[in-house]
Amino acid sequence: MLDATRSWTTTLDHHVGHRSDHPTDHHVGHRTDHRRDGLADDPMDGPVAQDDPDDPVDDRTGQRTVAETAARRPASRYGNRPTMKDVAARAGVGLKTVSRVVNGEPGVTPDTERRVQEAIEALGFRRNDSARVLRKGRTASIGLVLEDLADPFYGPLSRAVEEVARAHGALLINGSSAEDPDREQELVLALCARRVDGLVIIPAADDHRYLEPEIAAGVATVFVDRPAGKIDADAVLSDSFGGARDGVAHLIAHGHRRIGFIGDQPRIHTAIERLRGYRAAMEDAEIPVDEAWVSLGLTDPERVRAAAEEMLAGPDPVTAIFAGNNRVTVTVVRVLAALDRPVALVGFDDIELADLLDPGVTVVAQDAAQLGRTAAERLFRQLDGASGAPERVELPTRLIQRGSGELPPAG
Amino acid sequence: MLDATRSWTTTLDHHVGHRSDHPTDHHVGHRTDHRRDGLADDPMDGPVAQDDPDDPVDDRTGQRTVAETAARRPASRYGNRPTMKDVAARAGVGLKTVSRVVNGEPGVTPDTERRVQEAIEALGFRRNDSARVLRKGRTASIGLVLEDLADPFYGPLSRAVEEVARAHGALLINGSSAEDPDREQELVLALCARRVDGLVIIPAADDHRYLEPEIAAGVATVFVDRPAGKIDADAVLSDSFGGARDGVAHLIAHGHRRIGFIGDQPRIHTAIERLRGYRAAMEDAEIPVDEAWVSLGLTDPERVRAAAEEMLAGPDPVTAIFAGNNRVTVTVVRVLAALDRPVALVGFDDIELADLLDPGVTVVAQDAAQLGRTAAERLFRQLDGASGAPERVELPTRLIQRGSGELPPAG
DNA sequence: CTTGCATCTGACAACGTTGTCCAGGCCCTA
DNA sequence: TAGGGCCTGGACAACGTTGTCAGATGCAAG
Repeated sequence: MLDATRSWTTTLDHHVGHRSDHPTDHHVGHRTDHRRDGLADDPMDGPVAQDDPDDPVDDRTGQRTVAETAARRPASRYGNRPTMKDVAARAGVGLKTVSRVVNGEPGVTPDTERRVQEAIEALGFRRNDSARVLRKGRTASIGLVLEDLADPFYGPLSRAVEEVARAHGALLINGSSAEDPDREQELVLALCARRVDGLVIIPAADDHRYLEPEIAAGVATVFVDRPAGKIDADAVLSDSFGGARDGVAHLIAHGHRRIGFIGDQPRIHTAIERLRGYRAAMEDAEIPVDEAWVSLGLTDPERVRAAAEEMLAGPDPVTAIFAGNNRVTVTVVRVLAALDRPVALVGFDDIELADLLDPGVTVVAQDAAQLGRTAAERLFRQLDGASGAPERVELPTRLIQRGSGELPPAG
Repeated sequence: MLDATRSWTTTLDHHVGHRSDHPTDHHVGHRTDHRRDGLADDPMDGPVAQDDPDDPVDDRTGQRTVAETAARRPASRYGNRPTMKDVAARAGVGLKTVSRVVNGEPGVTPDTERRVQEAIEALGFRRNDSARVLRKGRTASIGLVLEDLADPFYGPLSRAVEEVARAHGALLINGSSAEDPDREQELVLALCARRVDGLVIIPAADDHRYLEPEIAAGVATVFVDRPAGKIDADAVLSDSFGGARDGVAHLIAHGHRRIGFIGDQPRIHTAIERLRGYRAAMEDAEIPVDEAWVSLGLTDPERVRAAAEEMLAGPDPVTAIFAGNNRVTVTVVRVLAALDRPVALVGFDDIELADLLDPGVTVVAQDAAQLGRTAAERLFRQLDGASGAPERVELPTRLIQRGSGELPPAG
């Protein structure tokens, strides 16, 4: 009757322990008010910094109120899920045996395994991965920081990263920087505190030295779409320079000489590169660039509209426009649609329904999904121990002719 | 020197002299065979564990000498980040004092605080939130399970959820179910294992009883876009029925009687609701529905194109089409563009550039961002302790006339 | 020069999991 | 029948953090 002895001791142990206040096993989901002490808004003072000045508990006095005493056994208040210990007690086996069953490790009799499984089922046990992480050191999750998930360019990119992560058994945590360097840093560091195994970053900032300690500590890091600033790190980029040069050359080939360029803020690497491509194409064709044709800045519709209208007005208007990204392209399409004369347009980034417009929008397409996939794969290669100097990978772009880029100059 | 006071009963019970042996143990991560049950992935061991073979420090003795502490200092050792213990040692203070400084708790002399801050800086310490979570019980992260992040409808929704989460100091983990019920469940349970505080789910499955133990254990849950199946849970929906009815009524008002409906798979709640709206509008106008006009199924371009072409062919073709969601709309637009006669179209969901097509696409718009925001707010209200019976919130839709819905019947 | 009282500080035990290692039981061989 | 090797099961100590509580320290009042 060793079995009896065993379950006896464990049961005893169990009752002496902290959970003695549960006479019945099945506490059904009646949801009590789980208002814990200060936290209401912010349990882990994560991204939002704060000092709770209204902390209701003041234990300097040393006196113990009823409320305090109740709060003292947090384990029985909120979300106290059954643990392996509970499962073990119910199944009448040891803790480690439960662990073995849960993880499918060998060395458990079918009979024992069945008993454990039953207990798991009955209690609704689910392994706490936080604890597992703490023990194992890897979280099996990666972070993705991008500009704005709502942007049609980043959706597919994020999805591609997710698929690769999934193939490696990892989850994806993502955050939007809203193109704000401070917010980017805040997000990245919050992710590091969660101990993500790796980071895929579409940077908004241009100084990433804040990442150095993290990288030194082993956080794999890959930058996408734009390179890192002031540190050396892997980067997966589209060939912005080449793509823009080709796009502009395409316009030139169709007879244009006065070509406008509307791009993103000069702080952003791709904006610079694309402008550089524009200038290169113009120079190749020996066309001097009138600086009135060039406009960098925010990509909100108002600014872009103003910029476009300005270069389309006057005695010597541009006859073609190169749009620096998808948001710019959309706005320029609208402006041109309201115009009484045809103006050629080539946009960077493909946009949905571009083929159904009249004329169809000619674009320099980059493959967002491929960008994400490549970056994620590099990340996991880093995690698999591949070391070596950081590299910069550049993916080619593709010119898709749909009509708007093939219009001849007006007149 | 070694803490004999510990639960000596248990120590006595078992190995008596067990603590003094194995002065060193360089254990390499020897991996035994994994006979795991299905589960496809191996959550934690996915990214390979790198075992630093050159680990110079072994402090199994439990006592920390000055020399050891010094030897530990090179924080550059891979995957072995400094802990509060290290910081404490370097600053010459106690562990708890470091914790206090890190968390901005009161009761630390400015001088002490400075010393600790310096040590933190020097070592590149960053608090390990995994451990914190384990201790505190809340992860300050929420999960979002949706169909496909690359879908332009879900991007803004996800972003909206993220913003609300951020306002509450939480991070967002999201996963794509790819419209696969099994994958949805797998994802949801993985998120529960990470102990997310709450879940926002756009369900693919129609049976969510698997969530019952989780909800009972206190995981806040809100369904969006589609209600939960077979359990009672909060849901935030668009008024699919009303929206579709209005859209179809709009077509009827413009003289159409033979109106086609192309929707998503009948498994999906919104597809059913929208079809119901279609039928209601037809019935209100006393128009009998020819079942050849109705097509439910996958929303990939091929299927939709075939369905559209079929109802547009024959002697008595439809003169108008109601498209059940954004993907369907896009495909139908393409089909109609290739047609030689005008056919009216109203689509559910707004699509970008819809206004620039010719004719503009009339749509029944739902506000994806508002949907996400509302859901996330409900979630955090749950987390803040608001209890009460689950509710279903329905957001109104908005008919946007752009031309395609106002075309009269051909002939 | 005590006493009292605040203030600061640090030892210690959780939190839930997994790696290590030993103790039995079993089967097999000699 | 004894002795050796598997196989199964369980006790224990981490992992890095925070809550508790008691010990130090300083300073004012008696």
